[in-house]
Amino acid sequence: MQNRVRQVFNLMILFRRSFSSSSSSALQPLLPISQLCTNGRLHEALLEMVMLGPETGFHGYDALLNACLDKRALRQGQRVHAHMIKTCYLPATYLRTRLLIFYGKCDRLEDARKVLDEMPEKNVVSWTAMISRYSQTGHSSEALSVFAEMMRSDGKPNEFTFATALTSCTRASGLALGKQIHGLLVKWSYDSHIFVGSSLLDMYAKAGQIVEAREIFDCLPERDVVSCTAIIAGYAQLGLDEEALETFQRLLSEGMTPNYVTYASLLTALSGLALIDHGKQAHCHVLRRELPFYAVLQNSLIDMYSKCGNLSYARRLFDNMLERTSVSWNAMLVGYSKHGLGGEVLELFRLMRDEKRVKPDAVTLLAVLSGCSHGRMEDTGLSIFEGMIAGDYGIKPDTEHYGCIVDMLGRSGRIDEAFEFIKRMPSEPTAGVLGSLLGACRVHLSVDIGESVGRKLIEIEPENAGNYVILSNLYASAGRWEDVNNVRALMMQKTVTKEPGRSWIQHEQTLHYFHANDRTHPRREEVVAKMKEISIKMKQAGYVPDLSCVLYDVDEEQKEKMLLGHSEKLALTFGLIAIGEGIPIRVFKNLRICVDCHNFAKIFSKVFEREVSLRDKNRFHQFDRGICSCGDYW
DNA sequence: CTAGGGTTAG
Repeated sequence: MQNRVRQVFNLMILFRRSFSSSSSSALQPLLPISQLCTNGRLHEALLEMVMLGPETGFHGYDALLNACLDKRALRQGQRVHAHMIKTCYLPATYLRTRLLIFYGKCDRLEDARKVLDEMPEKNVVSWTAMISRYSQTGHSSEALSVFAEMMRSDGKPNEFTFATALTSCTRASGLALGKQIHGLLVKWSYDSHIFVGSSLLDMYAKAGQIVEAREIFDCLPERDVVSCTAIIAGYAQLGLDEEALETFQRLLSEGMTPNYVTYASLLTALSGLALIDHGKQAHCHVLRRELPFYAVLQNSLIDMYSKCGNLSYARRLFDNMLERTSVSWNAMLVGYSKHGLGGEVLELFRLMRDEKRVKPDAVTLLAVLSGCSHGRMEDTGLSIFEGMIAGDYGIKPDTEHYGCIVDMLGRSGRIDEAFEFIKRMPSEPTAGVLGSLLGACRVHLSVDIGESVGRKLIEIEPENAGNYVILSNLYASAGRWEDVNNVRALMMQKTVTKEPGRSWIQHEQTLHYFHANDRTHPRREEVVAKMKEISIKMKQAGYVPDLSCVLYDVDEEQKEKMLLGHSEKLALTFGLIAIGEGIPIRVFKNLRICVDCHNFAKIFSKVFEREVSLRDKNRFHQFDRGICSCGDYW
């Protein structure tokens, strides 16, 4: 209705103008364009422009472009642009830059680019605006090519340019170029600028060079929430959870106020460490400070609760969300998958597809397939995979989906099929895929296929110690000690390190870490004594040490001793000492649990009538009365 | 006029 009135009003003005313009007196607008624009009367302002013709001038065009930009009014802006051309108004760099920014913000990147290309003189702002628009719309390589063009044509970047160019490097995985830019930064002393420094350290962190990132962080003359969050996120994404937590605490002690991005990254670290109490505390802070409850933050809360074993909290958060993104669904699906609840995974996946608000993405399908895998639903998994190939989900399987199927078939003991499946892959199998098959061969004692897979794997990934360990493990299980020694010798030659296995358990607000044959824990003697006592009771209840889990060629007594030294057994024993009766013992491990420890935990739960929850690298195991929720299937 | 950090994956 209001528009109607305005249109009529415009017509009235038009009439008055056409009559008055026939007189000789100069055209006098009722209000100048700039004032009409600031009052939100864009249509009238455009009308003035038409009437004034070439007299619109710098201030008129400036105001008009500003107003069009505010309203993202593409049509109107295009009319202003056309008018400039028609009246042969050759705007200065400033106005052309405004035009460029206008097109950029309206997502008309080709038009923005054209404006830039046609500029007789470009300045830092025009270059930077173009680069940042490309960068923000996900066209990082275009952003970088404009940056390169700028450098070639002697344009001198400023802190704005560097900040945005570096983010483009991060997103386009252009670390090499980023390092060159780093050189320029140092030369022109921009490297201590906080915005530039943040994107610089973020770039190194995302490329996995966390030491470099930390150095830049430490050298910043000032720190703020964003630069701290960048380094926290960097640690969290690399799984360096303690460092992330430490930096967060430092942020607090330096009097900074975390925002929702900071909390999202912190929660990633907390879910890695399974620190549910800290996670709840963070959740409380978020609620008490009434921080905006963005999806990003809720997604990380869902992830934290589910990875800490509290699926019902995760689901409640999920259900209460107003706007769920694909990440929300994925986080929830992964939660069910890690708990082996294949049925829940499929049910939620069905809901997701019915709701049609967000589309499944590659991660969704990965979560669903791994859900089938952990839930012992191989045939369902296979048929979903076939559906992907047929185009049922809008997602074509990539290497990771193939890998997931190989993992699934391998886990269920269908080693030959898994081996055949690898041959069906459109691209060469990655080390990850071969690695999961090798692991399956170890579990199901398929020495022949395992040997060929293992040899191949060592060829393409000689630096990964895990490959040698599993292969020699496989040889060990077949009693082929000579091969074991050869592989171990090979491993030594390549001087590779393997991620040491460790387990931890929370007690009175602190984490107690154990590694194999631990001698560092303050209560180690108590633990060792208790372990002796436990192992006797366990054996009476039917625990037989699975000596094939020992890699080394030593005598049986020695092997048994080594088995009892496994970190998860130590953590479990400590739990029995420290955790009050009737409370479930919750242990976490950074690697996969071994067969012997799994069996140990089952019998442990029966003998001591204690529920045990163990989260390993892959999934949760809930032990109760001698049975594990994974059904001995992991 | 132009700028930095974000959740899910095996």
